[in-house]
Amino acid sequence: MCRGPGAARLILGDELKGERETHDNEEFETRGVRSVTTIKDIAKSAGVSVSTVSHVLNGYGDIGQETEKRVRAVMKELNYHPSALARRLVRKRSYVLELMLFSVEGLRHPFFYEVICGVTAEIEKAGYDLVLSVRDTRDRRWRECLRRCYESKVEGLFLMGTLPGRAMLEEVASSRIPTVLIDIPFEGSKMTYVTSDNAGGARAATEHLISLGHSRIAFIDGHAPSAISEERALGYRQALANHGIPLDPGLIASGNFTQEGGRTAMKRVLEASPDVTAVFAASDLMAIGAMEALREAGRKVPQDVAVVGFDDIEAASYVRPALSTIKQQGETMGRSAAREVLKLISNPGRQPKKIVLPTELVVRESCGAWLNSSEGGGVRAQGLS
Amino acid sequence: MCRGPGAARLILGDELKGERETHDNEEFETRGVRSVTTIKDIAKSAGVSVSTVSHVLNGYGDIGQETEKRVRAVMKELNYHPSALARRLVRKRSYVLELMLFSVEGLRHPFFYEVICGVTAEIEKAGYDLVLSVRDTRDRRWRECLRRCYESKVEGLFLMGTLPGRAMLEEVASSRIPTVLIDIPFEGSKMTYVTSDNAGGARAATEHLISLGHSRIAFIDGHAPSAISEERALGYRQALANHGIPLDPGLIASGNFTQEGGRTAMKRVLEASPDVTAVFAASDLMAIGAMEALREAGRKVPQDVAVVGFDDIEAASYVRPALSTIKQQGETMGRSAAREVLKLISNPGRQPKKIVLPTELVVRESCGAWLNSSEGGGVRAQGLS
DNA sequence: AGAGTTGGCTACAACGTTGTAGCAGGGTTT
DNA sequence: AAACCCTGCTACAACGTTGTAGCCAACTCT
Repeated sequence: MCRGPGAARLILGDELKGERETHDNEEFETRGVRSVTTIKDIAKSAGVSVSTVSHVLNGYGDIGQETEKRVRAVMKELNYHPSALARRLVRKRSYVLELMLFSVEGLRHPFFYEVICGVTAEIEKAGYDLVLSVRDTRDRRWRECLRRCYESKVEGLFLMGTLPGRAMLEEVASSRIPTVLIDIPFEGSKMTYVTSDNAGGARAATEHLISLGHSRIAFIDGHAPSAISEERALGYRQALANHGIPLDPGLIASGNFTQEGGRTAMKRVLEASPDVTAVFAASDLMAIGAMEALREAGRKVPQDVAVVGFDDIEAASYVRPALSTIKQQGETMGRSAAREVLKLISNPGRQPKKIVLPTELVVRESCGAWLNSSEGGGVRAQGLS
Repeated sequence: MCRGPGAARLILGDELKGERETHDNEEFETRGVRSVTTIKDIAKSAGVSVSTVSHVLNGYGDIGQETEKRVRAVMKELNYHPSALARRLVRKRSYVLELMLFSVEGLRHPFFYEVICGVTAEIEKAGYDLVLSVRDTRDRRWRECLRRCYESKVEGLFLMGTLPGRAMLEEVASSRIPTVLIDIPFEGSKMTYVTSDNAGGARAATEHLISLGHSRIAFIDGHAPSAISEERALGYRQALANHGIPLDPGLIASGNFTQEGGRTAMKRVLEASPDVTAVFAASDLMAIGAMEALREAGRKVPQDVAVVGFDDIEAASYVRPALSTIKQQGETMGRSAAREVLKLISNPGRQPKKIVLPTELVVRESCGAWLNSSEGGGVRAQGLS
């Protein structure tokens, strides 16, 4: 019996009670969207053709001064705004980019926020809209998201967070939508990624400790299979090697990227190597845990043991002593990612280019740099990568 | 000489070098957007009319089984995805909501992130897209943003952060776009707001301290002209009044919502009222500052002085002792805001309803609740409001 | 057998733009 | 005076859908 969705349409009671402010109700309203002035209304009202209005709108420069002035006046008077929808349809471009953020519970890292700011800043200049989609990593329905991208003819994609799996990455790659992954190493024919120089950052952190006179430097690792973990470990080893300091397995422990893990890792290191004078942790959370363990063990930070973390989470600056750390340039990453996507869009032949950005060493209190120098915490130095 | 923008179109060199993966290149590409299969292709390929395909797509239920199967097969085979753009144009609905976030440098509060998660979760269910726009509060070009909203025929709006000014609020109100402000008290004919029960939260915090036996409870205020500040102060006074505890101006100081401000405010209170045994700060940042001041003054938290904050910033759980605080239910706020906007859209006659959500008391270590009970930090109790 | 009903399909006019092609008419060149 | 070129405008066919109206055949009633 159902002859189309029209049959199911609800007639909604229009109870217009409570009009505290009597607005001029010249606008006719349909469900949801106001019936709005179109280019035709302008044309009729100005006594010209639709084409003429369009040409004024798009600056063809072939309309007489008088006419243009009249058309513009009418547009203003009728409060006309050209429909992006119609324009996009006829131009066969959606002017929409999508950012999909896959997060796991508890991961509310300001880094994401910074990346988003960078992305929006850059693409707005180019006239694109950013649609945002946030999903839980464990949510199985990521295909649903992609379907929406296809239907919206999304022109470019940003993927960020902890993706639901490799299958998704491959599906996106085969979709041929220009894509830039944020801090997820994967490449395809229209797909590349931006990342921080993790090894370089770790090297800078370790070398900073070395430059402060330390040689018994512990390393608190993340967890083995993670690429990020490995790169940061590599940087640590490189720094030691560069300065002829032997690698001591008794100074290395895994903290599994958690605060509690950092604490127990530090305890193990203290037991195995009581002569430790500095710690580089592969994440701030672990560094904070390590500081707790040090305090419990009666070691003063930074006087007895210097600590440097990685990430620059919000807490790093509130913890006492404030944590020196390696900061990823979130906004810059967002901007770079956006620029790369825009290039990929405007130049379909382009070979996607992977981008590695330098990190920044943020010197606060926990590394004890201020014990030697005259100034307090908060000084920033560009990490050499 | 310029006969339209077509004349200015660039011919981009299509250097297709470096095809590491030889994809099947059956798709013809134009600038930016791939030429994609349309409903016509499906119709032709399946030997039916465009209408038939459309009817299959929209489940009119008036298409024969055999035909439907064939059409669906062709759709799958040609990897067809109906154009949302065209659909939206003909349906006169954009299915787009916009969230504008105005932030000032440094305000990277996880609260925003939670709200966004709530909003996206709720509107995706309803088939809407969320376009996100982040701007600096000091950026004068907010009219530009609104123009984009008009052109995109945005159906609903969320405003969050520190708005550039009242003028904007009024402009949005007169635009008649259904709007929900996040934690910004302002109402209009199609506009309302969601907020937390600041007074109730402050009351819960203060009463929690009272229930732990305190009566010399300091209050560290934000800054006077702020509505949030006032509400939280009100809650503090209510709690005291409810329990017959006299209000002592010597226990109140303003911390200007900063960490440093919290520290100096605490110092002033310690001087004026050395017998203070508990502190409620109107923000976590100030609470953290207050804890520093207490430590410097040789007072132990929570043994000598109990501390409760407000906001539940990320740092609250990393600081030691971990900070007990009042948490705004960001995700719930986002969800509520979204639901209200959706209602406003589907029922144009609706009177916008302001929403006040209860806050949550998060008991950690700084208030000393665990000194009395058997369990440690991290317990959550629903704030009574 | 004629009238009515139903199932399964299609034609067509929107929706609000854009951009190309073209057309007057006035001017300037040969 | 014929040939051209500008300037200022308009007609029209797209763009990819939707939803209504309607059509034809095949049934089911009387």
